[in-house]
Amino acid sequence: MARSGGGVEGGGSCGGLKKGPWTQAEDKLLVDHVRRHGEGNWNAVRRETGLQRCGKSCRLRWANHLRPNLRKGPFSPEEERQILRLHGLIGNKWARISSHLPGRTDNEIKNYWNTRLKRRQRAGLPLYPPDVEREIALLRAQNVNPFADSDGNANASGSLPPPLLYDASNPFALPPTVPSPSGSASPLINQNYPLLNQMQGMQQVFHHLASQQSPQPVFHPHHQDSSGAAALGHGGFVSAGLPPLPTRPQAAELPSNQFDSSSSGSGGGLLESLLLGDDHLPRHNHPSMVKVSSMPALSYSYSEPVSSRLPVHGAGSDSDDTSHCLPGEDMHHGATWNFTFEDVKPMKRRTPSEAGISDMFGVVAPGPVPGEWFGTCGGSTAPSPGPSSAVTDDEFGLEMQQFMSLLPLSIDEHSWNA
DNA sequence: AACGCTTACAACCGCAGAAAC
DNA sequence: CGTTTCTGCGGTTGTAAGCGT
Repeated sequence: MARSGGGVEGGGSCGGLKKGPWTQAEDKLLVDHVRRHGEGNWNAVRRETGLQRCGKSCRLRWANHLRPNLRKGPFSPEEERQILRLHGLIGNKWARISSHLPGRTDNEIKNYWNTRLKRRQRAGLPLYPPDVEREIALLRAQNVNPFADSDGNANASGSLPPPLLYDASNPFALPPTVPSPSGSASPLINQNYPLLNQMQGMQQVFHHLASQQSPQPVFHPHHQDSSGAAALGHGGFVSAGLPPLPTRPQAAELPSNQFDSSSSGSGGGLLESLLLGDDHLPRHNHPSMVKVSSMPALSYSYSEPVSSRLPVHGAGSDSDDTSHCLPGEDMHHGATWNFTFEDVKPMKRRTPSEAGISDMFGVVAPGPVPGEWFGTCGGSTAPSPGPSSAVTDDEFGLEMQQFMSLLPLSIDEHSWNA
């Protein structure tokens, strides 16, 4: 794990600073700094604490390991499903995906995906289980690329998406007119809340399915000619006449490991903007798990907020080398947590290491959940992600998930996990 | 027990965009 | 308005643990 022996070395943007695994003493310095000054200004950490780490490294360490609200342990089946679905929709947008999984980091999800991808590729298995493929296909089948011209070609000019307006007071608000996605006329879309449009379209698909009682088409994105729309169109119930999902100019590239390159055109358009949409918001408003998407009950010992301001702790209250830090206040939620440190070397693997870090915050780690692709526990054992501070896409996702659970299983799905 | 392979994970790197100056 | 700094993201790599032989 020690990429450079844990020693000081030059080169790179962190030249002259220490690299490699973090020690708990370093962690303590960093946590203390964040407690005092909040997140951000990472380059100041070294100046103010003497920690021989570059700001980048500090940010990463905090984000991935030290901050409260982190959720460690195996992914639950529901989390796996969410990862697959989101990846199918937006590709390797790990930060975006992680924002939909409270307490999970982009790095964690990325590692999960890469490992899983390797395994499945080696086994010659498809990347997505059929039901997720179907979800993706359905969503894509309802996709409309606002950048495409009448021929469905990506419109290079004026390729900037319209700004997504978000009314925080009414996140579910719809504009006055939301035409039927399956209408004969060119379907307009609710650009503010694209997922709602997807959901509406999916409901219509579902109603159609229920009335047809027809076998379910199976979406195989790895086949040359099976874009979601095409595959479903072959099934005869959706997206007839839909243009191929066009390529979003410049940003259209889907990760090479998402779909076969032959279906690369399916990456652009509305669905991507769906989950990329909040890029139009300032970065600071992103639902970073600490800053916005709070779940204080999940992660660390929580007390009622004392103040909404950044905590300023008493002088010298915790600046010594004792292994126990005074309680700190969550600068983002006003909650408090407890830090405990042990002056030991960093441990190698997750179990002891993460346990140690979790102990710093009094974390109650969720129980391990089995799961290669949702497992078989029916989802009921999935630990709750905890309350969300705001209505987010997570809730859309949940609704979508619940809706998709109504869809009948395809034939090969029954044996998917066999 | 030794070895090799796979998996899981931490951490680094380069790049790009935003913010500050 | 150009430059610098900061921040965040995605890709990649290195290493220890796990596991089978």
